[in-house]
Parts: sequence; structure tokens; C-alpha cells
Amino acid sequence: MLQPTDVDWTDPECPVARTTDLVGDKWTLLIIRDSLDGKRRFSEFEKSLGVAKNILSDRLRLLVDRGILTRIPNPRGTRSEYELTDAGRDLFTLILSLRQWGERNAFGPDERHSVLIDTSTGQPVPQLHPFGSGGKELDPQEAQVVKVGQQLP
Amino acid sequence: MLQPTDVDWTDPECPVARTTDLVGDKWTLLIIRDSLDGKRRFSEFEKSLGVAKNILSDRLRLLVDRGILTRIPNPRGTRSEYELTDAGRDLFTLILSLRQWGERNAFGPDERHSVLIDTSTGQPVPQLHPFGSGGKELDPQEAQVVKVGQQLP
DNA sequence: TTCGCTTGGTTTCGATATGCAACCAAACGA
DNA sequence: TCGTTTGGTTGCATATCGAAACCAAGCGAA
Repeated sequence: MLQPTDVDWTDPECPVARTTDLVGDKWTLLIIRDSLDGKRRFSEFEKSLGVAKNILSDRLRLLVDRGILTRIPNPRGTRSEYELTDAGRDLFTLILSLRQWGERNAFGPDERHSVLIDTSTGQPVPQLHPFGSGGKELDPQEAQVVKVGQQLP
Repeated sequence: MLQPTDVDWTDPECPVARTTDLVGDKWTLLIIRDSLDGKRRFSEFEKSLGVAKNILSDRLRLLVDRGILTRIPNPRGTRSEYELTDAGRDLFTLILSLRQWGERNAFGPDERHSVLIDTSTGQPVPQLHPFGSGGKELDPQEAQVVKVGQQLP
């Protein structure tokens, strides 16, 4: 499990809330997007994001502290690199769902946007779909949160 | 498409960035979580989230403005309700991916958390998986972002 | 019908976070 | 060797957040 120092959870029992506490910030999510895209250096993130250096510095520190990135110091001194941990790479599904929702809902029919390609085939990556336990597609109203210690009615 | 007034996009061509601009905020995401869970009233959100009223008021206004929620005024005066639009319900996959990443990465082995149940079977909702265009599971390093107007190398 | 309570906010104000710009040391590169 | 790039830190003005007070409209019970 992640071992971040001093997070006090907004809603400790809810996995959605714990995730938003850890990575639910615009710059954090975009740093993860770039990391998944292969970027590793401070300057690469800075150029890609256009974020202020102090904010980038802060977010990288938090991401390392939270076990999403590893800082790999350059043996010759400064200029370390930042690499995703397993937990960080596991955010791929989340970033993909951000991307696909945006593609479906945040662009006009005439607006172009970047696309994610499966490099083994050159084809676009297919849509994610939630499935129910029976294997059929799952709608939100067919799912229910069960709190810890609670029995189904 | 969503028609929010006056968003100026952090990175206009990137669907991930557009989505984070629209919903990439902790309280916004938790309001959507609660909406998907059936909550509709100001007081329900307030009680569930423990958020300051002015912030909740602001986020609800933004969500309505951005086409994620519809405000349904109470004909008898105040106390309107907030209902997800189609674009809002389409965030189910995103919230589910937040939940599942949190379940995998943000809890110790001995920590309990709420779980999402498929009500038609009573079983937990299965994990989301990204698939490549060939139908096999897709790893992050097998996917590549292609910017608009760019050809594959 | 009146009176107290609840709801759904808005306002105020101090604390916190953000972002721009300047600065800087180390390393790189010509 | 000397100027440039990198990877930051610091200072400061501004914007955002959040706790608390306030408030008007409904509601509920007497």
C-alpha cells in the first residue's frame, strides 16, 4: 500500500475519496498523464504543462512522497528523473477514462483532439466499459455502494 | 457537447486536460460520486461531504454551468434538486476507475472500505480493464498519444 | 396562525495555495 | 573557459478556500 506521510483523508472509508486525496488535482493528473506518455525530466513536464516551477516542484515531491513516482537521482549530481511506480502505472485506467470521457463530452463535432493509439496495431484504443458481475454492461443505477459493516437490505 | 461559459483550457487539444479542467477537482469529483449514488439535494451533499456551504454552492453552480448537472427548481420556491445529465452519468466509468485504483492502492491489507455492488447479482462490480484494439489487455507502454495533425512515425 | 426549526444558500474574513518573476548553483556544451 | 541550460528555491502579490455568521423562505407542530 501507499505510505504517504500525513494525509488526513477526506472520507477514510471511501476509495474514491482516498484517490482524489492522493491524485485529484489538475496538475497532479497531468503530470501522471505525461509520465505515462514517457516523460521523466523536470524540464519535460514544465514544457508540456506550462506550469509554474514551484508548483511542479511541489507536485513532484508529493507524488514521490505518495508512492506514485520514484525519484532517480542522477549520479553526476542534479537532474534526477522521475519514474512511475507500479501504483503509478496502475493509474493508466484512470487517465484513460479521463481521456475517453473528454473525447465523448468535451469537444465539438468539428474540433480535433489528440488520440491514443495501440502501437501494436496502429488503431485507436477501444472504449473502456464497466461490466456487471454477470458480464453485461453495467449502468450506474444498477450499482450500489455498500458501506463497511453494512449488510445489503 | 458541453457548453460551459468561459473555460480557458489548460491544454485545448488534450481530452485528458479538458476533463481535468471540467471535473478535476476534489469536491467536484465527490459531488459526482454522490450524484451517481442517488443524492440530489444540497443538504445531502453537505452532510455526506462535510464541505463548506459556500464551496458546495460554487461547485454545484459550476457543474450546472458545465452541463454535468441539471438544477430542477422546486415549484414551491427554494430547495431545488440536482440531477445528472447524460454527460454526468457518463462519468460513471471515471468514478469507477477512481474507486478501483483506490481499492487496489490506497488501503492497507487490514483496512476495510466501502464496496460497489452490482445490485442485480449482489456481487462486487468487476475490475475495469483497458483493452488493445486486438482485444488483449493493454499496457501503458503499448499505447501512444498521437497529437492532432501528426502522423505515426 | 404563529413560532421555532430546517433548508439552501450568501457574506465576511483570516488562512492557505497559486503563480509570476527573480535568483542561483551545478552541469553541460562549444 | 565561459556562456547556456537545467532544476530548482525564494519572495511577493493575488486568488482561492473554508469556518462562521447571517438570512430569507418553507415547513411542521401546537
